[in-house]
Amino acid sequence: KDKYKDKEHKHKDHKKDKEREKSKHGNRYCVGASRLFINTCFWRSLFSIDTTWLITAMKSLDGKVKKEKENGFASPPYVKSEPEEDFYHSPKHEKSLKRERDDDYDSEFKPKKIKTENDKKAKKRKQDNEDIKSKKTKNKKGEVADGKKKAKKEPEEKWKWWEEERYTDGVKWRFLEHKGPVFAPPYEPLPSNVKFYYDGKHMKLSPEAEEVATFFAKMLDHEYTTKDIFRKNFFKDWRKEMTSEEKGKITDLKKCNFTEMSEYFKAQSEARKAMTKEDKLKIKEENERILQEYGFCIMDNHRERIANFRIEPPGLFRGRGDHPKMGMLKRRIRPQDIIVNCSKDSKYPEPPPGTKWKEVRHDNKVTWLVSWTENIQGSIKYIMLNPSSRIKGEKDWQKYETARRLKKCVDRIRAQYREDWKSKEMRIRQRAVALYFIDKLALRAGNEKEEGETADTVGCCSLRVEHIKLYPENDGQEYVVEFDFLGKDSIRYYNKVPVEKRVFKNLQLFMENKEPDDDLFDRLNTSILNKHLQELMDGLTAKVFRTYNASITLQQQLKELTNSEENIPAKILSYNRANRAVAILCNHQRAPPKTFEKSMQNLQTKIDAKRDQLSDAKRELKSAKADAKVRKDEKSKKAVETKKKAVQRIEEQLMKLEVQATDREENKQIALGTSKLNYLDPPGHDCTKINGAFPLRRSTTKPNVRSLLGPSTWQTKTLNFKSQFVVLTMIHVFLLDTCFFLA
DNA sequence: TCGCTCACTTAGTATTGTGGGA
DNA sequence: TCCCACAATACTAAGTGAGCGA
Repeated sequence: KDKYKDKEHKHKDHKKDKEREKSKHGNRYCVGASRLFINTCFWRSLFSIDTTWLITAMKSLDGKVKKEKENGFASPPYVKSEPEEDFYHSPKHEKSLKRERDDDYDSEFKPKKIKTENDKKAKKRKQDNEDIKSKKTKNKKGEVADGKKKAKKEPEEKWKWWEEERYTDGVKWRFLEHKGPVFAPPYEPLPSNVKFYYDGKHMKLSPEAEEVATFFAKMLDHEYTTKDIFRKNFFKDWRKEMTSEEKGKITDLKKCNFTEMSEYFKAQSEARKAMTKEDKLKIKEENERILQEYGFCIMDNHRERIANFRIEPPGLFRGRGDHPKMGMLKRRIRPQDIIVNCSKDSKYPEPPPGTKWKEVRHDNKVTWLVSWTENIQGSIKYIMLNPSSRIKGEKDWQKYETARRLKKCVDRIRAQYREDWKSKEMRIRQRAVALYFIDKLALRAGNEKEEGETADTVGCCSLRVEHIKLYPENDGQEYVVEFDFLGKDSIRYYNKVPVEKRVFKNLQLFMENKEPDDDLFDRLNTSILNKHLQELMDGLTAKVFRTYNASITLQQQLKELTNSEENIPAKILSYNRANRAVAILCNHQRAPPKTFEKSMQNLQTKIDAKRDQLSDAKRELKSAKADAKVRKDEKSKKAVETKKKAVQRIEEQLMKLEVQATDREENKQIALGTSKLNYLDPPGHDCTKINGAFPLRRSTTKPNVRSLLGPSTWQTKTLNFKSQFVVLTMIHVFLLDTCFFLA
């Protein structure tokens, strides 16, 4: 992508005319389309999906890409144009995914020749490594810019790790070298004119106490600081940082005045925004330098991007939902807290002068480069590689392979759990009903959680009696179960679903003689469930159902919503709709954007203005018609035609704006990103880019929509729109509103 | 079997970058 | 040229599940 951007800049430098701008947009379109093509092929291979239409369309667009390349404006080199059928080099059997490489793992971790690799590949690896090392040496000599320029001029070939064999026996790498983490900048005391007041009087704080106070001041406008738990936890931890004198004086948070601090940070933020272009550029260059130095590692002869090379800065913990620990002080991480993981024979990262690492480890059975233990929950945090890396890509691939295997035996598993609903044993019935929910509703497994340590959220196995309601009859449907609970990230899951009679009866049984806060599935946990799933299929866990159902929902929706006769935008629209169905299935929600109300208001103003314009245009048309009737000449006839066209144009513009408003309103609470990234998009995460190229987003997030599209993949009902783009949208909006009204 | 740790994936929010319309 | 909206990216919290030892 960087290379692509680079070309884009060059392009702008040399050809600024409109013609070229047009070609740029065309190319963006093609790049997105090309990626869509790749993913489409993957889907075809994954679930035998019928996407011939898409492939044909993308093929034509790929041709366009090639033409654009001649203009010196090519798509990124990693966009492959592979044969459709087996583009993904997907092995025929799962076994072949695993490399049969000799496991002669040497304790020295030297990047030496790997036996099972063919000589060509091995040579290439060796060459790569030498290249990287020589580049590094150059960098040290201060020739960074040259190196970069060279890299830009000669686009490197994308490493096709998926064509290589994989490690076995849990070995993740043989050689790993990196520069360690980037620490948060040290605290800079506030200028003397920025004061803190306690009980109306100015008070100079010690640097330690002042730093923690600034964390609170920075969040003053946030809802968090109004929450009792947040304030209580913050105050408790803040007092720990105070001197005994400060502790004696500051006893009530309500009497603390952080306003000047808060104003100071706001002013700083404004100043940053108002910086000159030159200053902004300087900062950008410095960030780029840090990225080049710390943002990459060498893993098995390849330079790989690190995802999060910066250590989390100190601050106040922002737990989600009603988190009992929100507001607690997240302390500053120092080098002595850091465990570094790298090869024995690599150049170890240097700790900052005068400090030491906690430990330097050489564990090649894990993927992390750096780890530390955070102080809020005592959990371990990691620095790992970017999703584009080989190590993450392979894992992602494996995930879809497992989902593909599930497809082959899902019918048998479903038949089995249906049979188990009748079991004499309560534990088996509970297991079967839970699995039914996981499969039908894509619920998460629901591990047990330590009470009081985190927000009270649940998944399937940890559902409590209070989380469901049973209706023998509801809205004309039989055996309805109403779910209402907080899931991951305290996102509310609300759904009313008709279930099979046996499930309903079983649920009644499970709830008998129980209190609302008792476990619904008291004889089940995730460990028991996963053990059972493991017996049904190797590698099967509750999580796989979510991947599988999300994936197959996309497939079904694509199939049902698309029409080979339609134009590309309409097809892309269908693609986005299919994605929305998945987001709804997986309950991916978001908080409405902060600027939502304002942007809706702006849009409404535009609509109002357009309406006024329309009535003016209609009035003018009427008078032109009257004029033409009297004059009966060509000129006045022409005038009528012109006015007619103007009315038509304004009407179209108005409709577009109205559709946009509805669209935005519906998109208020839905989050499409997660499903595209983690469930729908095989290695490469390219689908998200398509959305970028085609910002055609229709959304459906209201509870009624869930029932419209259907919560289950294998029971999903879909809307079959066949008209053109605008009409499609209008019908869609109308139907949704009607359903919402009826609901 | 259970409790626990560790390693990883999945998730929503915040921030930054970018393109298009006024 | 500026501003707005939205996409992309960064950040980090919150899940899942394997594996280990008592």
